[in-house]
Amino acid sequence: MDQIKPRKAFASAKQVAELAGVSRSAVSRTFTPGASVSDETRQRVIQASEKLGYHVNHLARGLLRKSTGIVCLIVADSDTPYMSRMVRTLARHLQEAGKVAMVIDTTGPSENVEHALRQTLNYRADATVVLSGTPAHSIIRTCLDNGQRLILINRDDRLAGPYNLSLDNRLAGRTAFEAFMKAGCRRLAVVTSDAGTPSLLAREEAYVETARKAGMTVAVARNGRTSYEAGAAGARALLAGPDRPDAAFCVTDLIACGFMDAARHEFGLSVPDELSVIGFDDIEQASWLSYRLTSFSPPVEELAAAVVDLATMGEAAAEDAPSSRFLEASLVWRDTVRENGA
Amino acid sequence: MDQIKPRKAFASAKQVAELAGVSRSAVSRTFTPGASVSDETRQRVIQASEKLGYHVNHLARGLLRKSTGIVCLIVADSDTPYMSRMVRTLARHLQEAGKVAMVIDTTGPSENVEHALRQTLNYRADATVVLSGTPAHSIIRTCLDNGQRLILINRDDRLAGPYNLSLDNRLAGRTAFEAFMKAGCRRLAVVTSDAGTPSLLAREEAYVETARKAGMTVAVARNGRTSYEAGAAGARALLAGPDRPDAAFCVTDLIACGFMDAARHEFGLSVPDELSVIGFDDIEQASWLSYRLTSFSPPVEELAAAVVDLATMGEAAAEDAPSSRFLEASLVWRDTVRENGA
DNA sequence: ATCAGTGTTGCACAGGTGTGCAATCGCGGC
DNA sequence: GCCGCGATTGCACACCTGTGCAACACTGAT
Repeated sequence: MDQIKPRKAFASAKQVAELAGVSRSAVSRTFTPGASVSDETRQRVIQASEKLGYHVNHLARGLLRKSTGIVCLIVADSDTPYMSRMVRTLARHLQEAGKVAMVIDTTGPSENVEHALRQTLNYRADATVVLSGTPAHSIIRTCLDNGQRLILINRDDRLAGPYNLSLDNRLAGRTAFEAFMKAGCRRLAVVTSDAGTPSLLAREEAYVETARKAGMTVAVARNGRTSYEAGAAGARALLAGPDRPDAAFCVTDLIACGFMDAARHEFGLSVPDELSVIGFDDIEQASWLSYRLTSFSPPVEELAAAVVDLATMGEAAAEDAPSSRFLEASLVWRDTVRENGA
Repeated sequence: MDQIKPRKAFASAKQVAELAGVSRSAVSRTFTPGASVSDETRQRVIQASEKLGYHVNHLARGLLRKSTGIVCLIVADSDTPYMSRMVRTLARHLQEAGKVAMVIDTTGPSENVEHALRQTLNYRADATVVLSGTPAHSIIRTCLDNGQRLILINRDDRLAGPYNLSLDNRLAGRTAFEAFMKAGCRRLAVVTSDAGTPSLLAREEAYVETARKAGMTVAVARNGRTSYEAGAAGARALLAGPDRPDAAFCVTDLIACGFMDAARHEFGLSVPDELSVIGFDDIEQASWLSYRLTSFSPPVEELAAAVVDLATMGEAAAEDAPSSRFLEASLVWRDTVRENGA
């Protein structure tokens, strides 16, 4: 039961070399693709390293090479289905490309964030991906000053150094407006949070501006952090009054779920007959039978692929890469916008 | 616009030492708590390193020390709200303890898993946390053979080497049965997946066995992988027949959501009046207005704290630590079990 | 037999850090 | 003035790997 655990230390290339009766260089070359080793020594090295359980030490390798294979993911609002899908998808794509993801959660006191960010620098990550909507600019400066390759996702602040990968949030705002128009809705609302995330603001503003140009006004509900509760609170604010809206653009699916639930269970409204709803993110819950939410679906796979491209790019190619790129979120039609009942 | 990016390389301790006019050792000692440095040199070192943007290279440090500060998280079913909460909570706790989380997603072809696991070894992680329910035993063997400290979460295979942290799944199964009994339900069912995860099996078996001892039979629905769809499929299998159950224990909240949605929207049943439901995991959706699901809530924070303890423990303490520990999931009462209508 | 050419191999250095050991410095006590 | 003592500092080694360079072996052609 209490068997002896020798806590076998990791084997080094030197030990493998001795067991195989070759030089340490031969071991190194065996595990370096394209290096010059004879078949015979390669076999002996492989045999020896399996016997000893040898695994190349990436820490030491990272010292020599310019690349450590580590990519850092800085994430906030990680309690969101959208964010966890992003993290998961990125991690998978990265490891398929031979990299490995190090995740740093910045949800919480910002003192920790500062500390956590030093980790990025400490481990000499090949690149840092910022998924967080609103980390302090100082963080980004620090990374940039240290020559870190930085990839910003869905942030609308345009800086010179980093690469920016964004969704076309303004297009989504306009499209949502047009969809409601076609459905014959006339009393518009938008439900959002007071987080002030640039991408959420862009969706909201484009929607409101387009409506204003068409001579319409939009009721705005802005409550708490970006969450299910924000949507429920928005419903309570918007639906209690006399002339309640008949269409609501929720800047996030999570908000949309909270909004719909409160509308149905607390106000007894029927979606989409009395109230049309459009969300954004196309989270898994959007397709659940209770919601069947019409929503904008961000091209997560494409996004992840683009990140991997940027993260694995050589120094030379990095110079030429465009520093900012927009991807389009397509509207997925389900059952929360009423049929053309003009 | 196209400003020059010098791609400033990282500063080394040597450069800091030169700028500060001290030896490299002094720099090293400045960043090593408890080392002997005079206040004056410490100040000069700190000033110089801020000027150069110096950050200790943890890769090099990891070569010398026994600890690299990296903890590896091996996760499957990461598209589950429960799993992403686990990962997020663990990452946060770890970084509060000065560690950093490296996540490896094993959802996908197992060839990748093997490759990804080598990463764990390659980076000399201080510990590896296995959150995945069903990875091959070979993986665990490999880790163990290389002296990796292994922490298994909610796996019911008891091995000698690793530490096991489990929920009391059998207790939950029994408790669910008793709750249904008290509510006056008599036609029991259990809804699960065919994933064969040990922890899910334990919940199911304890529930079924307890019922059998009480002289009752249980209808079982077992469909697909552990997901929302599994629950919906379970509902279609169980509720179409003549004497449908009036109580269903869903081994996962996700399954419960799918089950409830199909029951309501496809069979027009009312929960909890005609059908009582209990889930497990207490995911965020369980508290949404559309579900208000009675569910077992695992002590996620406590679990994470225990993991951090095990991961940061010194070599000596590790010898004495108990190799296996059970935590209890408490039942959170909401609105999916009918009131005592005996 | 000589030579050019090709494929392998080993040496030695570099990369950035922590730390034991010895040396140095300053200071108080005799 | 000398000695003991504690605090500080620098040297040099260790950790583990990748790779340029030179040496070597071997083949085939002249």
